[in-house]
Amino acid sequence: MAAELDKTDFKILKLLQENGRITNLLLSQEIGLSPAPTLERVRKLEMSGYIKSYHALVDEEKLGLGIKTFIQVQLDFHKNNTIQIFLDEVNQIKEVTECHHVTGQADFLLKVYVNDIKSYERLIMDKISKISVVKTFQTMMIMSTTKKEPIVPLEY
Amino acid sequence: MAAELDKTDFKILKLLQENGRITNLLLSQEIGLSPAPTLERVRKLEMSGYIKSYHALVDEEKLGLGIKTFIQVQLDFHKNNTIQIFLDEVNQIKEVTECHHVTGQADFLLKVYVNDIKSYERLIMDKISKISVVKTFQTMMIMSTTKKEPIVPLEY
DNA sequence: AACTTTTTTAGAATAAAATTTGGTAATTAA
DNA sequence: TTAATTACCAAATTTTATTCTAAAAAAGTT
Repeated sequence: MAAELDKTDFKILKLLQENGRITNLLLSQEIGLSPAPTLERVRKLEMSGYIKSYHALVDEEKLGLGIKTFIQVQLDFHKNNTIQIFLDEVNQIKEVTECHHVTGQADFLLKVYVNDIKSYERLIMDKISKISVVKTFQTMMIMSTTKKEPIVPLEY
Repeated sequence: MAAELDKTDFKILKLLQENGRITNLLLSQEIGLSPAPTLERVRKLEMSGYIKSYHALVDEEKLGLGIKTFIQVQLDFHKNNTIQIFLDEVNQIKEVTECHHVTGQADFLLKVYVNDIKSYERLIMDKISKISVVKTFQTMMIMSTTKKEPIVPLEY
């Protein structure tokens, strides 16, 4: 397998990011190849891990997930496996959809989806603040999201 | 069009979030219906906007996007259309893949992808800090991401 | 409770797309 | 230059999506 991707591969990645359900036929026409080698390239991109997976994007608000927040978490590093303890706990909370280890005042940035304020309170009271290594946390409620590209900016 | 979704619809949403390229045949087997009504339900979910779109998820690191950050931005509200000015500028920056209007000390939280530190510096110097209404900003570099569900937590 | 209307479904037929196959041109390595 | 590898296309085959029809189920009405 060639290590490098060529322009055609980048085009494929761009198109599949934009429309994950484009047919192989259409895709082949867009990139200027016939269906067979197009499919072969897509399979290679999947096998080699450049394409990790495919997902439907749903409308969260329509589904009643009214509250979206980011939570900045600061940890208490008394124990030497503080981070692992935190991650083990956080990974079990289904409302937490993202968990990033970051630089700056906070140690972690979490993204959280809940139905309403009551659910948010329960999440904070019963789950986040119960994690032993959590020192402090600050909530950023998302009032609106004006940009959310499901697409990563690629060259070419 | 019925306003409410039933259990079968939620199952479909869950499965399509997990695998956006599942065939209609497989999907129908998973939810226990025949292909025809399954497809009809999927189309309804698409038409009514519960499903917004489909996307391939790519491996950012393999593609050379080595730097991912969140930037907290505080605005200077001297003008009365401060927010609109900010949004207009930010929407033109392709490295900014997310833009959230949030509560707390910061006004906006941005997610940014760049190739390397040099690119990051250019982004900051030439773009972010050039926006007239930006008062201050703070960077959180993402060192690692331990959880990133492309899936929204649904009931049922 | 019987009837009507509406909705949902399965199954068959058709259309479209994916996938495989075989062979050829182009590129790379020896 | 030759051999080997790779990438490609065109056509055949298989699989899947889609449409259509009619039956069943559910909901509402008299």
